[in-house]
Amino acid sequence: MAISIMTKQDQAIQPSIETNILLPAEAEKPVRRRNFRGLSLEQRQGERRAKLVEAGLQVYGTQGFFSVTVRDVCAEAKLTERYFYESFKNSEQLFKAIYMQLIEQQQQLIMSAVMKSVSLSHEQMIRAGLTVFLRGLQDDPRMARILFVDAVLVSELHGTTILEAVSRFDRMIQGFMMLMLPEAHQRSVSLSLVSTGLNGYVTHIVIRWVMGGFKESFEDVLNACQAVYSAFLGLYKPAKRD
Amino acid sequence: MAISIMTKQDQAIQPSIETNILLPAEAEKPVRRRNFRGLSLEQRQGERRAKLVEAGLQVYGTQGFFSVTVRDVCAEAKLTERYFYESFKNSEQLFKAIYMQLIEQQQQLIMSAVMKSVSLSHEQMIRAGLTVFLRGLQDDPRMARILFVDAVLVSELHGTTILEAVSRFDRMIQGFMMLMLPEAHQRSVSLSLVSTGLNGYVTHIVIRWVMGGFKESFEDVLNACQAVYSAFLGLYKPAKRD
DNA sequence: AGTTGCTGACAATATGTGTTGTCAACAAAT
DNA sequence: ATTTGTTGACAACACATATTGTCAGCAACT
Repeated sequence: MAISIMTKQDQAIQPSIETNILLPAEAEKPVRRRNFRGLSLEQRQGERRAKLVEAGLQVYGTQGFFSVTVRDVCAEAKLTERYFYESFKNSEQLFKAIYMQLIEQQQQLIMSAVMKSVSLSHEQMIRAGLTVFLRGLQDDPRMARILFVDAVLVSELHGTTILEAVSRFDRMIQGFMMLMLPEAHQRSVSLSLVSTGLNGYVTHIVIRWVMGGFKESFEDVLNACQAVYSAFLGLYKPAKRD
Repeated sequence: MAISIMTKQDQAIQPSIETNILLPAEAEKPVRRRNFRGLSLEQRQGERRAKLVEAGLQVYGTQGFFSVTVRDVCAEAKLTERYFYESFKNSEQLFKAIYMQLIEQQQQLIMSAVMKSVSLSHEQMIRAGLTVFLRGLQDDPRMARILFVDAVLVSELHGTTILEAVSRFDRMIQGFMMLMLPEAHQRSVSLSLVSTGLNGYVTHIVIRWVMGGFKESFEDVLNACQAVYSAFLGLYKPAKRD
């Protein structure tokens, strides 16, 4: 089958410089390594790997993970299948690498945007975070496809590795919420679940926005996302009343 | 490939009684139709179709759409592949049929639960709707898997047919919101987008709840879902202040 | 009782894809 | 100039699955 359930032995070939492939078998043949185009083996492999990641971002992000084959990725990267398996065990592993890279990067951007405006009002902090988030997805819609549409299912096929990253986003939101609503502890709702919900709120809007071809304006989307946070702030801030 | 993108000619064989299959070719052979077990051809086909739908609900709902083959469905239904293609053009069509049936049914349940408590407070209306919704998913977790995890991607393979049903849910929520917040019109936020977000809010929590094996209690989940609606009600109702 | 549609089990074919292997041309080192 | 690691194009193999076809036994109608 095109997509098989991965069970174990799913260890990725790390991006770091650990090329156990093509290495001399202990003390058999010394296999003299040779530079090419002034680049070492590691550098060349890293270059190829980067091309595969970029190609994967393109094809996964436009066609979706489940209609993309290894050959498709290689064609896009202008590399042959051999080099695919040099860097990745299978299609899922490449996807995972791309996913991790994207989510890391997004989370960094959001975090720093929020922290940069930490001196302003809560609403402005949120707006700052949402703005960079939405702007990023608008600039590269392929990300949305990968991060929010395909990721769920691929992680299902994968085990729970990616879901972990999803919940990292939840936890980031939870951090913001606790920052803004310190009195929420006394509330009877689980802040963890609410954060998951907030994540879903924004995510759903984003999916509709991106997949629908950006029919709604940036401001409308931003305001709609902002609204839910404002709603929570509005409800919980004057909570001393009760 | 196991999963191919469907382009056109994707007309489902309708559940209604239109068996253009095995019908006499105009005025060629009269092909005398014959009852079996006291059932007409249509009844028997309908019975088989129902078995396939139930089997699909089982295997899709537990293993997920992308790791299920036609043979799997047939094995579960105790029917041979021939009968699969008698009722469905392909795997996606069966999935679509199941999806449509489930979402229709869920929407009905929620609608009637909400309407039944229309005399009570807004919060109680919402709670009533959320309760039947969550209860239903708790009783049959297979639904959650199909409705909220696989549906997005399968609809992608499909065209926009299923996305349409998703937005029907959005519109239902929008209807409730307009019922509860008639003054929201004057607001600057798009109620349509907010409804999409609310849908995503609950959906995300549900996914985490179901896929995580119901670690959180029913009350916690219900309260977390309720919270976002309460937040909106709390923010917008006393809006006359400004 | 005989004819013939119906059923279920299974074979057979076609196709796409993952994955590994081959090899000629080329480039770097000696 | 010769040797040998490197590259890219493509063949080759294995395998799962979709999809269609065959056929013997059974059941309903005459």
